[in-house]
Amino acid sequence: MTKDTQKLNSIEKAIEILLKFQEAKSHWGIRELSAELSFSPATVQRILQILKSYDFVRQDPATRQYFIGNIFYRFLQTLNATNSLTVLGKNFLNEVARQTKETVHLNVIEDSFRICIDHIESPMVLKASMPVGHRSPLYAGASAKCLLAFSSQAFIDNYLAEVNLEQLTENTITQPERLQKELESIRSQGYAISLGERTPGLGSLSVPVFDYDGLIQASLSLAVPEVRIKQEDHLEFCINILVEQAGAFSKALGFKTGQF
Amino acid sequence: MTKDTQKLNSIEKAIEILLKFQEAKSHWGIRELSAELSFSPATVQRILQILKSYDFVRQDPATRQYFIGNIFYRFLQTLNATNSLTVLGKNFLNEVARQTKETVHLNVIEDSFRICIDHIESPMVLKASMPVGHRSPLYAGASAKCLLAFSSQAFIDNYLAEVNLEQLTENTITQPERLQKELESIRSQGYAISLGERTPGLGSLSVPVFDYDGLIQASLSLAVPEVRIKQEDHLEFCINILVEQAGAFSKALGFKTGQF
DNA sequence: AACAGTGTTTCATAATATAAAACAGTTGCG
DNA sequence: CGCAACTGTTTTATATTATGAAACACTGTT
Repeated sequence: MTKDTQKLNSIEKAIEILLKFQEAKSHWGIRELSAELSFSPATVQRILQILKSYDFVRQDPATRQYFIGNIFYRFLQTLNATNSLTVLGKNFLNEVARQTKETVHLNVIEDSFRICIDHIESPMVLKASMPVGHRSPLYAGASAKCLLAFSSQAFIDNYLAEVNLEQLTENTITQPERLQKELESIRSQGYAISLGERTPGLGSLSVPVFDYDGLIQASLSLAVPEVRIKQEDHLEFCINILVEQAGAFSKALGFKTGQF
Repeated sequence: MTKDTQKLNSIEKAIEILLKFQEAKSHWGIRELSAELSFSPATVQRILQILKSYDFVRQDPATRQYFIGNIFYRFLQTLNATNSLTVLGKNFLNEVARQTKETVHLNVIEDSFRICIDHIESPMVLKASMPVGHRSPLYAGASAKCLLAFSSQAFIDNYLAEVNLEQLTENTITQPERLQKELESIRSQGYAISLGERTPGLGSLSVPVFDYDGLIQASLSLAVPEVRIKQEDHLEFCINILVEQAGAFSKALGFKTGQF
C-alpha cells in the first residue's frame, strides 16, 4: 500500500511508521524515521510514544531505538479463528500432510506478495520449512506463480508491468515473456511446480483454491526438498493428493466443478 | 492495555477499534463499535475507512460488517526476524524437538497472557498442537504458570489481585492460595508441569529462560498428550532435555548460572 | 571543551478530527 | 405493500488537536 507523499492524517502517519519496521530494517531512530517519511521529529516522537504505550512498538533502553512490539502475535490468534480460509482449510492441510509427509502450506496474495497463512511441517528429518507470515514475490516459486497464474488477466498485466523480476537464484524466471508462458502452462495443467527459484535446493508444488465466484482465494502447496521432488513417483503421488484436496477445499468454498 | 474512557487522540481511537476485533467477536458493525467505545458513528466510520485502505480491516460486501485484515500476517515475518528470542531460540527448539519428538513451543507474557511466539509440532500421529499466537491466561497450564512463577513478586501479587481464576477444566487451579503454593513449588524445582488445566487430555512441561539481568524472558515448553506424559520415564527424559536446552538458551542470552 | 549526533519537550498557530444531523439504503413485519 | 426500525455513510460548522520550528538535555567523540 504505502501511500504517496504528504497530506496524511495522523492515523495514516502512524500506519506508515509501523510499516517501516520491516525485516530489512527492523530498528529505527526518531530522526531517521523523520527523514525517511518527511514527518517532523516531534510528530514521529509523539506517534511512537502512543504506539509504544500499546506495545505496537518497543524501545531499546540502551540505544533508544524503536522496534516492532509483540502485540502483533495477538492478532494472529484472531486471524486464525476469523479467516474462513484457515478455519475451513485445516482439514485439507491435515489430509495432505498425513498422506504426503511433506511440509504443507496455504498461501494468499497480500499487497502483491505471496504470504503463508497456515502450515503443517513435515515430520521427516530432511524437510522444508515454511512459517506462517513467510513472504515472497509472486514470480518465484510454485505457490507464488500459482496465485499469480489464476488471478485476473488485468492483475497479471498490471503486476508484470510494475514488477522487477529480480534474479533470486540461478533458476529464477527473469524474462516477462517466459513468465507469461509459464503462467499459461500452469493454467492449462492446473498446478504449478518449481525447483530452487527462490531458495536453492527447495522444490515446491502448488494447486489453486477457488471460491463460489470462481476467484482464486489461496494456493495449497507442498514444500519438498530437492532430493525427494526429483523422485518421479513421489512427485506424481504428491500432485494427485494436492489436486484432490484443493478440489475438495474449493468445493467447500462453494466452487462448482467445471464452473469456467 | 485498553485505556479507559474518553479523551483519546485519533491514533489511540484507531488502536482501540482494532483491539475490539478479537476471537470472541470478530465481526463488527459501525454503530455497534460506536456504542461499545462511545465514539460517534462518524468517527468510527472514518477510522475504519483508513484502516481498510491499509488492509488492517476488511469489509464483508454482503453484510457490510468489518473484520480483521490480512496485513497482520506480514508483521509476523518481521517479528520472527527481529525478535531476538525467536531468532536465538530456533536452535534450542530444534534440539528439543529432535530429541523428544513432542510439540515444542516458546512463550512470552503479553498483556497478562501467555502467548506462543514460536513452535515446532511433533512428528507423531497423536500430538498436541500449539500454533504461534495461541493465548491463554497465566494461571492455567505449565507454560503459563512457569512464566508467572518466575516473574517479580510485585507482578504476581498484582496479577492475582486482579485476575478471576476461571474454572476452565476440572483440573484448573481456582484458589489463589493453591496457585501461590504451586508457583513456589515451580520455583523450587525449576520447572512446571500440568495436565488438563486448560484443555482436557493435554499435558505440558515448561522451563524458564532468563536474560543477563536474571529476568524471565520466555518459557520453553512441551505439549504432550496425556497418554505419553503419564509414562514416568518419558516424562523424566523430556524434563531433562527441556532443562538442558532452556539453560543453554539462558546462557546464550547472557544469563550466568547461579546468578541468584 | 567544543562538537555533532541523539531523543525529547515546548508552544503558538494552523489544520484536522469531531458530533449531530441528514441521507441512503436494507430488512422485517403487519 | 408501506411503515418502522434498523443499518452504513456523508455533510458541515465548530472546537479540539496535531503540527513544525526551535530549544533542551543528554550522549559519545574528537
